[in-house]
Amino acid sequence: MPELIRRTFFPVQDFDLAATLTSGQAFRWELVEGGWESVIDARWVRLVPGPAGIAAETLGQTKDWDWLAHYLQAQVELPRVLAAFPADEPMRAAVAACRGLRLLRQNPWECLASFILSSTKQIVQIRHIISLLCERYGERVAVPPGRRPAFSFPAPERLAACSEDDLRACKMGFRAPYLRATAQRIAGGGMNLGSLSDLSVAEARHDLLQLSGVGRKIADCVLLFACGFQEAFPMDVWVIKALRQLYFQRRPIKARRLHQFAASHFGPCAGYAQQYLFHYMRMRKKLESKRVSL
DNA sequence: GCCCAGGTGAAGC
DNA sequence: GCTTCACATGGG
Repeated sequence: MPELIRRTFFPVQDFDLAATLTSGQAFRWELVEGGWESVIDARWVRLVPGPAGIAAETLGQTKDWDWLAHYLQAQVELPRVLAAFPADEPMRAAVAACRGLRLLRQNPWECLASFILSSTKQIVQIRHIISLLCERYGERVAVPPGRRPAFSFPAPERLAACSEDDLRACKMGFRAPYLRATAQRIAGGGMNLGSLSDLSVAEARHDLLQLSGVGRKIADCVLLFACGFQEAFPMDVWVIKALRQLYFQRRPIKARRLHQFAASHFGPCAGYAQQYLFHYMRMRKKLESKRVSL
């Protein structure tokens, strides 16, 4: 028997779904006929942006929508976040370019595994790898009639049971042993990802750094995108470029100094500021290449 | 062909 | 301590 479609509406202001879902924090959203579709935990979801908020659809028996409100962080008042940013010209420009960009609160395991697969990969490639991984090792989830099949993100236990070659077949290359080792550690109970948010940010980061394939940058992604630590500041090649160009007159600065600068300059919502800088730099690059080709 | 991509771990000074 | 390098794979 086909399951019923259930609908709700989130009356959120200042929420740019397209910017949020394509800004390199989540990798499984697809634009389908004007709506954004993905799988959150074991549920198929469709989100449609409108002038007054976000319309949402899912399938089956869901008693409430707390899980989706939590994922979207619908209660966050964006103006309060933006007001916490430093009042400098680079941040003003980034906010102007990315209005409505938000941070999600994702499942820690999916976030951790996804970012282990992200190193020296373009976002389009990360999406491809994760898509293969879910098709092959995720669980099938119910979708409305006529939709393409959808899959959950594979559990740590499932990936722990894969061989390195199984994982390499998903095009992840040298990242396969890292993902496998971390899946085995999590599946074996060696770390409880769900309780990281109960720790201090320093303790949680220390724990994440014990995992194979996880360094400072990927740890900070998990802290920010899945554990709710808004002071975490993932420093990748784009953000390093942004800080050098916008704050250090393009001079070469060591990573250590950039971390010190970020920690002291961007305030309690530093992670949010980081996401604005990241998305701003990528949008600028996209505009430039478009201009050149015209 | 060449350089680069939301880096990390290990080896070399 | 720090710097350098290998590591797969695909886009531009």
